[in-house]
Amino acid sequence: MNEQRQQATRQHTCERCPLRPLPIFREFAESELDFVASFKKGELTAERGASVLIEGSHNAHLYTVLSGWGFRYKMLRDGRRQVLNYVMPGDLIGLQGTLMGEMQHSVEALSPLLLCVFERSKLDQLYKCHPGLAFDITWLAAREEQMLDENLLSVGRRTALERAAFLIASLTMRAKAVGLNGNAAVGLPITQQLVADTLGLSLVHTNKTMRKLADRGLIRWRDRGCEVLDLDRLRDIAHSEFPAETKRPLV
Amino acid sequence: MNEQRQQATRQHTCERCPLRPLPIFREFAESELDFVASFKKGELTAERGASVLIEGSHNAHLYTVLSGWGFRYKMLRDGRRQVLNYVMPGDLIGLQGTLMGEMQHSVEALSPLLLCVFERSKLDQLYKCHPGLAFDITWLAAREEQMLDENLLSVGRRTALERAAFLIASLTMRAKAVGLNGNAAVGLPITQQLVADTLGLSLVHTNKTMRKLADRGLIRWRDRGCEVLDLDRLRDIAHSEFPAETKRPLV
DNA sequence: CGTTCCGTTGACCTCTATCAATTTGTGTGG
DNA sequence: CCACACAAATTGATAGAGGTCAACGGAACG
Repeated sequence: MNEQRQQATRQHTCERCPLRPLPIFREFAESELDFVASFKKGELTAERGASVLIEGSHNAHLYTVLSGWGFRYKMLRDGRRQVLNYVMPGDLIGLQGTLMGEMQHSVEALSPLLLCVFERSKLDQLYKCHPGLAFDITWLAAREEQMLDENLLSVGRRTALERAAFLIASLTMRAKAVGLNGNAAVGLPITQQLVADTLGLSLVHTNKTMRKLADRGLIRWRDRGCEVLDLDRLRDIAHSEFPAETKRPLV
Repeated sequence: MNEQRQQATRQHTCERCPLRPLPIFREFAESELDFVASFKKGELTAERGASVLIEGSHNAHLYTVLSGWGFRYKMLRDGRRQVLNYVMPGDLIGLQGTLMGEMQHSVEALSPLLLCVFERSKLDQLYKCHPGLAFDITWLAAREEQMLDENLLSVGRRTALERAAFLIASLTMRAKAVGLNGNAAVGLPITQQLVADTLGLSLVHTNKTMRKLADRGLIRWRDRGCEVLDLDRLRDIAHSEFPAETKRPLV
């Protein structure tokens, strides 16, 4: 909630981007790298619980997550909240606000979050001079849409247990793809309240559902987070496709 | 379901696009119009019930809806279906499949549907030579994402009655913006089964919910569709923002 | 060492799903 | 123009999933 808990710094140069070397991201041309370096305006840090973007505001910046976790959500006036998706390293956020003016959703940090900040005013130049990068941005938007489709299917048509398993499994796989938590058992920095608001369930029922998964030895709650013990069986319960993550762009 | 019921034709030139003159769409530069005319490969017709795009297939074309209604959906293996969004004139479809290969959702016609077909192979050229159009495509993708966010909020956190009112109201407003049904009472070419699969409810409960709206004189079912009688009160029940539709691109 | 956050549980109740007909509207062939 | 066939809307009865309320316990924090 506190925007104050954000800090601007400038530490990572694009040439030494800690993310780009990961095998999941596509190669960059020299000229693209140069441009992105100039496109990057600085960095922003947000601690756990801090708001990065706020529904209704007019923040025109564009960000790429360098490290950490966050989530995107919308709220109704009476306080009901729906988590739309989670953000993790390599994800682009703020595109809607950048293109269409007012933000229609908020983003909050789930862990200390490090963001690259891009200059909106240079976006036109990006589209003019670097069609490959422009294509990448569209690609990332389409990927976000795909994840939302899947979440909507989940909330609309899967049972509580399926939804829960699907959420945990897909977050885990996304996290692994960008090297979060290394090889250790993946721990998701989420609370059951957050899961409830993601799955469209009440907190109590979410707890009972997660308990079932825990009783079967698939997950465990500890250290303010969820530890995944048996990804394969979670995927079975979700009985979903989970296509392999393909090479993707990183702006 | 029948792909056979699709026909390729070529009747509308981009210069005389029936959609572009509408006030909701942004102006086009001469050069952009020329390019789009060459980008357009032909037209495709689909009758009510015909599949335009199929989940799991590799159709790499991109389409813009010229006239008619359709819907985008996903299915689980056991038959459960979730409608993700509706498509109407001016909407771009097939972007996910074009960019990422395999389609992750299907699109079916709700009424006779007329589509402009674009050539995937020229998309690179579009990004290279017409950054304004590239930007437009990204813009449309972001808009789709925004609508999905709203639908997810609805299915996850709104009550059945709110969801129903929200759906009918937002479809009506979108239809009006692109001049569907002219000034006449707007009629939505949807069935209650479709509404059920959109709202994440059962058919029976959807019927009872719609009945409440009908009893209050807000809608009426007739002619295989839903007639909207009192848009304002529907919006009240949905108690949602409904920002005015701004000028938007049309590719 | 109290406070706060978060996970956990049991009791109870409501909303929504399911089942099973029935009715109404539309399209078709006679 | 009528009868039949089928799609879609309705409705009542019953069951089950999930919501709400209220407490409690453990762990992190100041």
